[in-house]
Amino acid sequence: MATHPMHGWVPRQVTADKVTTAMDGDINPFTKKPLSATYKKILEARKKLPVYGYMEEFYRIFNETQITVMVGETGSGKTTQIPQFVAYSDLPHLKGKMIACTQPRRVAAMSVAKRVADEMDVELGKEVGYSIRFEDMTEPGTTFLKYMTDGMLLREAMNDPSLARYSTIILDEAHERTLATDILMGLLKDICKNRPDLKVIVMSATLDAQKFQRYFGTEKKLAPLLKVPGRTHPVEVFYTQEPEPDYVEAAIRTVLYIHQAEDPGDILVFLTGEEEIEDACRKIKIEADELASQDPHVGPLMCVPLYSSLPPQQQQRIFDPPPKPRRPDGPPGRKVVVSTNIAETSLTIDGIVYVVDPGFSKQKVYNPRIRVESLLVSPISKASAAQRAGRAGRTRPGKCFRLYTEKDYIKELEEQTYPEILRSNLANTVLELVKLGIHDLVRFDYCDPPAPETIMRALELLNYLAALDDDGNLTALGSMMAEFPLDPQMSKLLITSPEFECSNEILTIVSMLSVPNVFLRPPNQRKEADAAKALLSIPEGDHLTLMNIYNSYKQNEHDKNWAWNNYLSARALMQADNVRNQIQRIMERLDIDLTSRTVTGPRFYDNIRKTLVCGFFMQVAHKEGERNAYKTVKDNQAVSLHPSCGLDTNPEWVLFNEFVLTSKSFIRTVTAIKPEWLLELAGNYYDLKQFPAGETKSALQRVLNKQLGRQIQGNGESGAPDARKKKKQKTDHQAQGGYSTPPAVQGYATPPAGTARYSQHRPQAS
DNA sequence: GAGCACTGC
Repeated sequence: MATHPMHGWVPRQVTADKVTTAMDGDINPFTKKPLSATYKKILEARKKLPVYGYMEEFYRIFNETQITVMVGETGSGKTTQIPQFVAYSDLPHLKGKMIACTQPRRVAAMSVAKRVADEMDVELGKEVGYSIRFEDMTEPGTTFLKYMTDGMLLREAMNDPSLARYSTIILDEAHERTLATDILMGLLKDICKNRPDLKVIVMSATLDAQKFQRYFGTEKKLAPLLKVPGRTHPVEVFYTQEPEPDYVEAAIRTVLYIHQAEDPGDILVFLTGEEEIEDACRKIKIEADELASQDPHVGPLMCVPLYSSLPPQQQQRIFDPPPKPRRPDGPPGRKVVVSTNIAETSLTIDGIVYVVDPGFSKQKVYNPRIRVESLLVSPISKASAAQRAGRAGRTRPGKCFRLYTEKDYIKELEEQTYPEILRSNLANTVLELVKLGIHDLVRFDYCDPPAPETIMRALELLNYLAALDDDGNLTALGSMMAEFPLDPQMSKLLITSPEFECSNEILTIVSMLSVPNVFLRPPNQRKEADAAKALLSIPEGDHLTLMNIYNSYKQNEHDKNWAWNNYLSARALMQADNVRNQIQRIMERLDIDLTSRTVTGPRFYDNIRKTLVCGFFMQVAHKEGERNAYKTVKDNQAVSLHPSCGLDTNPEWVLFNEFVLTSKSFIRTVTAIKPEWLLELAGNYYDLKQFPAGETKSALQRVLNKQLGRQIQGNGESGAPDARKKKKQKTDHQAQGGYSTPPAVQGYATPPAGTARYSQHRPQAS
């Protein structure tokens, strides 16, 4: 019998020599099966990757240190090769541990896992697998190299806080600074202190590695860095002489210039959103056709839009070949892709030689003062500009036209895009962290600490939802809420819903709220689309309409065209079904009853609407003034019902799912509610003693007075008893958490102290 | 009376 290729190897003391020999052998050291011809062919290609030449340096650093930072430009091969290098060092197949490599996106986790399984000559899902939401392609006990989304690893950490099943964790694309990667960095830094056997590699594409080196290093010493060059073609960058007042117009002009004056090669234009892109495509097409008809030296041009809400079939058009010349000897055709940021990271288009970069993108911003996330067209960062330019050099040398001056580039653009953690509502993240056992959220070791006010807002919300007690400890309810991959308001609804006998319905609504907009509205069929929507609408509220749509969809599942005929997105409805199944499984695991009332009609809807109040009592608006003028409760923001809203009247009180800031402040997905429910089900938030003066308070006061008046009339007493007093008993959801640490918000303002600030959600006996 | 940049659990 031949000697095992890894005979005598000591984990983490292997050398590049030994590994290379093993790779060149005839036996797969991990499966002991003979290596195939395909393996050997792929191996030759692997050896040409830049990272392959750095194997020795990699092992020198990796064997000696716990946390390594690695920079590898596009095309270096780091994502596929480094995890394999680690496998030869960790020998995870012998120790029963795994190597994890995280990715910000699902498709990347899937496709890289497939590639690496081929490279290692194993079947995908066996030794090499992947794990993403809705799909676990791994085999316990067999899989030792697992590609996964960063969010998935964070979820795992909640049940296994030391991530004991892993010997090495690789955070890939760390420069993207997703929320999950940022939290994982903080956790891993901490876990490493107690787990000297765990190794961490932080991989990034930009040269901002120093930040990670400092973060993971000690006061005296930076974490070690391995730097590997990329393999791309040079891209020549041009700037405008003067700032461009209208970047869309300038982008169109630049495309037409390239088309007339530059060599063949496709063009990629970055714009900010759907409307802008469709508009630009139309204009480019008209002008290019005119040019071609006037000038015989100008070839045909096709213009393709690209953004995420485009149906997949139309997205595929970006891969179509450019148009053929009009005559056999005529000028060649050219393809123009006008895209959002999706083409910056998520999608790669081959054949792009020219990039037009106006320097803007839509970015999420969070304003903790008014608790609103919104999208804002903002200047991109230098890192983002470099990424865009790089898209021109994937197949051959290219050119990038930046529609701003070089001076503005140097002076005005930030180095890096703001990490997501600084631009998000953190309610969900804070609940996850508390569940992970992190109690001092302000002092958690973030790579970039969020504003204390953002954390405070999150704690406040979680406290009002009774997920955290007044000392910031996780309650039993909060612990359950953290099990759901949902916003805390939504998990609260699910857990509360059996008390109102409508958990099946709430489960549907929550699922529909968790997927992209289901309503289609083609520009030339708006009336038809609106009419179709009206037929499915329920006048009491958009939440109920969503439920009705899902139910109709399921009833008509046999009819493939049902969604299309009703101007609904079949893709979104399928996603909702998928999410619903996942959430239902979690509810079953947590023993949350799945119930429905047998009676239907308005009374039934009342229960659903009441349940909605239990989660969304902080997202309520009151009509003030005529027609469509509302003010949000407590914050007193002036808002209007979004035109997509299906309510047939303007009710005095509404609950909303979303605050959108576009041309105006709108509230979207709205359901009518009764003020009595607010007082009854969310008494602590609607404690009028704590309420800011204003019309909302007066209106609530009138309701309260009326209730009290009725009570006085009813029992003939003179003293006015507090109508809400009898509701002070805590429900079983509000059990105490098991922690006894100091308040999480030490040193920062906490929400106004009252008695226990729980929302009370016992339905009134009727 | 108008919009979903992009991800992720």
